Amino acid sequence: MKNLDKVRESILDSAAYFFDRFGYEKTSVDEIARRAHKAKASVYYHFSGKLQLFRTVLEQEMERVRTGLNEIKSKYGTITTDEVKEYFMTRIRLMREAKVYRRYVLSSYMYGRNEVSEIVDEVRKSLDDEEYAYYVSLCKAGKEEGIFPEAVSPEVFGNMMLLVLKGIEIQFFDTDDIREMENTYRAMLEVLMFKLYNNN
Amino acid sequence: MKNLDKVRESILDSAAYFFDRFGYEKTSVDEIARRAHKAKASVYYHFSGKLQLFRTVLEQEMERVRTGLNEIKSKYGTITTDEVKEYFMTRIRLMREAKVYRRYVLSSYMYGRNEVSEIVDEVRKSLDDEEYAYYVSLCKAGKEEGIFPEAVSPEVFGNMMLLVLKGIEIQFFDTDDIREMENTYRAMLEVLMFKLYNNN
DNA sequence: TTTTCGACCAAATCGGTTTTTTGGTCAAAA
DNA sequence: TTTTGACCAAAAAACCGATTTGGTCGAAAA
Repeated sequence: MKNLDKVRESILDSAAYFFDRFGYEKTSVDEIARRAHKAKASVYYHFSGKLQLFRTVLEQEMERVRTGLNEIKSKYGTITTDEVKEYFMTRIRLMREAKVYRRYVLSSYMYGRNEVSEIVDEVRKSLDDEEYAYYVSLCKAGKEEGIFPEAVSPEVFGNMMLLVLKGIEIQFFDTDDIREMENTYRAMLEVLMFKLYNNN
Repeated sequence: MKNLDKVRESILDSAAYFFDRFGYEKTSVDEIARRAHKAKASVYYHFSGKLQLFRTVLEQEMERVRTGLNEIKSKYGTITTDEVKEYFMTRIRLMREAKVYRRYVLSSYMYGRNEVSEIVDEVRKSLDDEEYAYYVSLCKAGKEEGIFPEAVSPEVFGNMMLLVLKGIEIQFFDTDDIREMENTYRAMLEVLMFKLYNNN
């Protein structure tokens, strides 16, 4: 790794450290710089500003989730019940680890849009798009196998899944009780995968 | 109606008016009293305090939702697809009209618990309990007819439904676009009522 | 050339103080 | 029985100087 990247990385680590603990507003660029053993102006040499720093930290978090989920998807060739189960359970865990994101999931609903919530939504969208595609193909595959009703449109189904999952996330965002969350997801899966569960 | 009740009602109307527009914190008992053409002390003669005023307004809102939903339930004898469809579509509309509640759905998640969010949760619980029972019996009925997988526990299903619906509510709480919300609910119903939809 | 940094600025935030408003009470009036 | 104005302690709002903040720049290292 080039030295430039090393510096960038250490600044980002420091930023993530503070954003995680104190949030965007209560973190100053100066303390981020100090923790990375740099002067504040150096941070501005590597990043265009505090907001870009924040965005990059979020992007890293979302990237980790996307990578983790794609690993599951590529592990199985076609969509199976086992895959979907593992997908959801992994999703819970990965989302939990995206701490800065979780701190700001609610921000777009709490205070009307601002620059921070704007960025949160934008970054989140990259994950949403990928998940949306996954649920659409899940629906299509389900219909081919007769597990899903023909009436439901894959696109509408995809949007519904995003909404439902995000809604659950919001309600669990400050709980550390992961068990209840898993139960909810399991119940959803059972209803979703009706036929497969019933044929056991 | 007794005159006493009339006064109470006009005070409650005034309180609802302000709570709806400015929320609990930004409404003063004095302005509530003025709008009801009473002195502040009169409000305290009829109600034990600002919080009880707030609670009563919320209770009225929830009562309207419960009544509306019970009308649907009693219109149909047994649980049918048509009933559930109408139940959900009515639910969207009724919830939308519970404005003060909607303003505070998020409060328990935003700021940690406080006296206001405590009351919101408490009052909401009366509706939750009734809905929970409905979804439990929906699940049982569904299992008897073979529409629902045997694997899913009615109690877990009931909790899941409450979570999912509340999650959706939260995300739509400041949108006036009712169409997208209806689409989401419709998609949910289609997946939920799989067999019935497929046998059409 | 590439990277770091001290000095600097306008704007926002902070801490402490005073002023106003607020939720709630009470004795007297209606 | 119901209403009210006067009253109080506490909370909130308004105020204001001092500090901190995000961001820039030109010079010094490397």
